[in-house]
Amino acid sequence: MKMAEKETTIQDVADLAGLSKAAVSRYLNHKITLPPKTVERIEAAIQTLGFRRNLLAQRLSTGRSETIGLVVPEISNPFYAEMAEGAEDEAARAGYSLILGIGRNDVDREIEFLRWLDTHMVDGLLFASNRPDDGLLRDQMNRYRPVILLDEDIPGTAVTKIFCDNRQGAFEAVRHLTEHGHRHIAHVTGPAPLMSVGERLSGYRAALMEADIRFRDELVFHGFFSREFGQQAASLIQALPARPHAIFAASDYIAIGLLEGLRDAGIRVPQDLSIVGFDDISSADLVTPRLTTIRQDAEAMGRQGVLQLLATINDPGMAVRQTRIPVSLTVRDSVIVRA
Amino acid sequence: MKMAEKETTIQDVADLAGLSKAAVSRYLNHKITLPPKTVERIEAAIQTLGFRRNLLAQRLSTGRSETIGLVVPEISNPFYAEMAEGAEDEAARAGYSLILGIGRNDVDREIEFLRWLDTHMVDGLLFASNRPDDGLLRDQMNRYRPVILLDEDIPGTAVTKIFCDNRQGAFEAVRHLTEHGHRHIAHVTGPAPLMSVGERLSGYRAALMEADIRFRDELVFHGFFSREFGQQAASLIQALPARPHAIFAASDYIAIGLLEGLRDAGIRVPQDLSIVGFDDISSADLVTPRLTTIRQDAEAMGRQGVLQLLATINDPGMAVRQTRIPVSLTVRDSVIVRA
DNA sequence: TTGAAAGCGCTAACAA
DNA sequence: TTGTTAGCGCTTTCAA
Repeated sequence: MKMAEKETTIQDVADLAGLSKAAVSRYLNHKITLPPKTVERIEAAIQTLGFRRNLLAQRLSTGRSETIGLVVPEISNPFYAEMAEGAEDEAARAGYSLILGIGRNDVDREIEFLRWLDTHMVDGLLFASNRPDDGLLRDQMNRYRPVILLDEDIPGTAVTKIFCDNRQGAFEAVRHLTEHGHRHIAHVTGPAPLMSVGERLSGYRAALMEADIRFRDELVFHGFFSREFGQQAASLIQALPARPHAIFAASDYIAIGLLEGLRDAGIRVPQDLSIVGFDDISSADLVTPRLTTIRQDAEAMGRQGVLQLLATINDPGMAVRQTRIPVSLTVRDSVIVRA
Repeated sequence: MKMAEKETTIQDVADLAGLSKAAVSRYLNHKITLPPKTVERIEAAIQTLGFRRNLLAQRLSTGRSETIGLVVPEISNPFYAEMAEGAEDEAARAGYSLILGIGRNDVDREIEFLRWLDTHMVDGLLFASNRPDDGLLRDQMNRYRPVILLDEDIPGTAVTKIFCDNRQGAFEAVRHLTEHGHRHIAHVTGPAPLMSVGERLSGYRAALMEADIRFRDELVFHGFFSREFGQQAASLIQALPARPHAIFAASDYIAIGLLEGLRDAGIRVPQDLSIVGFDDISSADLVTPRLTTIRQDAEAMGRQGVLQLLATINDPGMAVRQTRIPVSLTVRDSVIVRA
């Protein structure tokens, strides 16, 4: 039992307006059209009392928190920050608030966020993870709803998913390279088990095939989606018997690391070697040379996620589906025509 | 009235354990030490029923949402993203959830977030704004509590505030420049009304004075904390009768814009002109040359904010205070000794 | 220590 | 259209 100084309640408003609290409640929820005079009386009462409805009570009564959760691995990664930006705006527009969960690549934490659903902390969850899953997260996730997966798949989960068009993006990236005369094209990418990695690899192969270039396994380097791995990969690239004409990096972080590693090795980009990245994070046009990359619309992903999540909340029977957010090539300075 | 399929309630647990729900509630809240046998019975009941307490009910009952709000102008700005990262972690540690509000430099939105407090959507608010205020936000803010101001002041508000040590940071930045032989030092900064701008200007002047350099008003350029303004400022700098030896930029965004503008004008950094920035955003060591800058610990600011906010929530009578987060110079490549 | 019961402030079924 | 009233699932007072 609470014991703070009494705040004004809907009952006070009702009393002052000479109505029942049910009437006031209905008015507040737009469930009724009242005669103008009554509306005035209610509004006046609300004004004079400075009334604001207690959400805690409303939520218990309706069984809805009108809150959704957004789970991301980290928020200091601009990709997820943009996603959050889109999600927050769309949620606010719908009168929902957004609670932020940062997974930090920790399964236990991620599972903890899933639990938000059964304490009614949230009505639904937008979930982005970029860790290869060993099945633990999958099993838990299948017990909760509604959950919408963003950006990266958790294989074996039966939920609505929103990804970018990885294959098409990779295809365009590599075609951009082949169109500029590059034929010896390496691919530096993330952990092999990730769906995005597989799809981008597939787009890479398709573009090679289109240009009649043989796919060579030894030109594909798997690691992490990080700057550090990009730097390491620069060494691996140099160790190759023949220096590639170009590199398709599966993330801008990798591309930026590559840029640094290659510079340290005295290899000039794009004069000696062209690079295309993936994501178009905000730093992509800050580095030298400015990075040509595949733009992912993370904000749109966040928005779409909220929209579809709200739809599922309002109609729990809704069928699960999969959406692809289109990507586009952003041409900057890291690719030139091969002499 | 809710009509979903009944979920298991604390009453079900109590029934199964052969106790009253009061006892179970007390046990759950660690308000009692029960005989081991009783504990076992309760735990067993919870297990078999898969019970999880309904937070909505708990919140109404206690009158607390156990949620805090974090309001930032934008989250895609890495500075605020880091702040959010620190805040989320510290909040989670205390069992609080964090709801995100993005102000987008819109007073109405910001005031809307303040209202979260009187609907009990949150128990307290962490507030970061970087807009010069005309008094509107100030007046509203003084009506709400608990609110903690982060990073930038809203003059005239009587709330707990956490800022970085702007003056000291600026002082160290400029001293770094004077120590490298630069004497003709421009200062490109944000809107004059902002506290941070005033404090950094004061640190700039102090460092000049220490080096026996006369302060000259025409070397100070006010604009926005943006890359665009940095680019414009590059032109203003060139239009100066004598090119300065160095520039102290009051934000990394400005510094990066400056870098671009100067490069376009054929002025080399640091050979022709040295630059020090402020903030140490993640892009600062991605640009060429890597930016020497004053590191602000946004994550610590977020953590401190949560800690002090929780303290205020738990003791509303607590006196308002002001904290400074220390800053430090991060030396990279944008400053060299003046020949 | 334990339980009965009264709220917390709303919403919504039902009746008028 | 409007009001009466019974919950929503907890916490906490109060009495046993």
